[in-house]
Amino acid sequence: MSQQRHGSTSGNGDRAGAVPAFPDLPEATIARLPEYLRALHNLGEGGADTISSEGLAAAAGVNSAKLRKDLSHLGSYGTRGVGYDVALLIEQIEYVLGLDQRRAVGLVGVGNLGHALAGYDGFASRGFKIVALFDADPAKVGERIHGLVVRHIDELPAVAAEETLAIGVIATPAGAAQAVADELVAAGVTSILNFAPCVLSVPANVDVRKVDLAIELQILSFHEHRKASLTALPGGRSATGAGNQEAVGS
Amino acid sequence: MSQQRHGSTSGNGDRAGAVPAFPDLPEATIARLPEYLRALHNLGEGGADTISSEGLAAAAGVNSAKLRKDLSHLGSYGTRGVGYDVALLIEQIEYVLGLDQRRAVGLVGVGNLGHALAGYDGFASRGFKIVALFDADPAKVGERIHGLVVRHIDELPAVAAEETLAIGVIATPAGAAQAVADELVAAGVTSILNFAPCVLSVPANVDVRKVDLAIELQILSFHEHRKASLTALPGGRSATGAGNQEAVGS
DNA sequence: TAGATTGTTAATCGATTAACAATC
DNA sequence: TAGATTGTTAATCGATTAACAATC
Repeated sequence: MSQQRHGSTSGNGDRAGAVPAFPDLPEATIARLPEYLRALHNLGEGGADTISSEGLAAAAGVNSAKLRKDLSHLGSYGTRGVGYDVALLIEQIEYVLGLDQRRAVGLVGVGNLGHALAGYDGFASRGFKIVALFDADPAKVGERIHGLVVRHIDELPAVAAEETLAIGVIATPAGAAQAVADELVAAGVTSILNFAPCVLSVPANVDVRKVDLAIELQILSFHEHRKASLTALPGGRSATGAGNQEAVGS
Repeated sequence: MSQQRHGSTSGNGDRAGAVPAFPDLPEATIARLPEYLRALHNLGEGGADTISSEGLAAAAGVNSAKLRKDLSHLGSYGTRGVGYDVALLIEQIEYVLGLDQRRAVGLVGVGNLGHALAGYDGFASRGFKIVALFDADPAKVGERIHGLVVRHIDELPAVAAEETLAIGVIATPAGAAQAVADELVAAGVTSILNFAPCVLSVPANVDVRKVDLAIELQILSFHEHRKASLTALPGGRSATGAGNQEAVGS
């Protein structure tokens, strides 16, 4: 185990003058950084040069203590009595998230959902570029979607060889997802975003995130059910329960 | 504060014989129940009558201790030495999630993503029915999508009056999302699934869940960046880091 | 200097996990 | 009964939060 961090209390900056050692961030913090980044971009476009933790926290929908704690993990980029420099903080967060380099995305499955994802503006505008579309259905291969020609899934190794895919997105039916994941892994992809409603099994060095739209609805359904059962109770409380806004992926 | 729960150690079943008091589940548990449910349906279709915590946990991608802990919050539906009755457990989880009643969903914004969501099979197959589509664009109003006619957003109150909407889905651009949320709330909707990349402000009794596709990619990007920086380090560790599969919304 | 706001501390809270007594 | 597996306990871990000293 090289690179053991010794008891330096300052977050990073060990190797004086060099690029700081890559910070080891809590998972919950990582999941919130993109939200801060979005808020900062909005504030920047609104003309703000500087923002307090209170102001940024409000824009990102968290409390200011949490925001300061999160940012403290990145190092110290604020000025006491003043706040954070918007441009500098954007730069820092983008660096940590690895957004200073454009990341190539391969999307597998151009059915209903995959088709929409292929054309989703939010990807391109935030540093990602879908560079290849794949499908197993011969009827779909060759089709042109949002400027890209759909290729057969068997061509994945060839495509991956010429263009390094940073992220693979799986938008196939559940039954096909594991096989696709295996092929992505074989092609060297180490990050997967899975929209298929199933658990994927992958090697330990591969990161998988899952988005399951029906699960989100079911979680909301639980809260609906709970709220209904509370108001139906004899002497039931009025709806004062914590209606919280939960970001997915925290 | 009526309905204060006194120190009864058994999870529920206070009011003997009656419907059990609605269980107060940890948020992390709630987010996993739909995953267990999906795994149970798969197992049931595979012919299993009974499943051990070890088996169900594997199918759901969690460890068995967590699974048993989660299920213990629902009450005691397993049999020691045997396992869980698949059908009974499905019934219990569906009851808790409120899936024994079909929930009507209203979808606002039938652009690229909204269009795909309107046709998403996974909703109907898991107890949800999209009953109305809305858009602000007059060019889209009247269009027929997957069997539903798109109505103008101004008709939302009228539609909500005749058909109780349990959940509102926002698939508009970020700039329109807050106004749509306000209208949903005014129409009596208390659960919102937000696909727009922005923070919504809603009353305390309204639950909001957010799905931000770009944020998921950015989280993966962080891990890509981290993995790259580790292997680039002098004497860098090989990729043994925890490549974990994180469910969104936990 | 006085006022403002960060970065850090320490307390608290909730979630995870391993171990095992209860019990089928 | 012996073997299997649940439900619960208690220890541990990570995340949240309020408060405040540091400092611009």
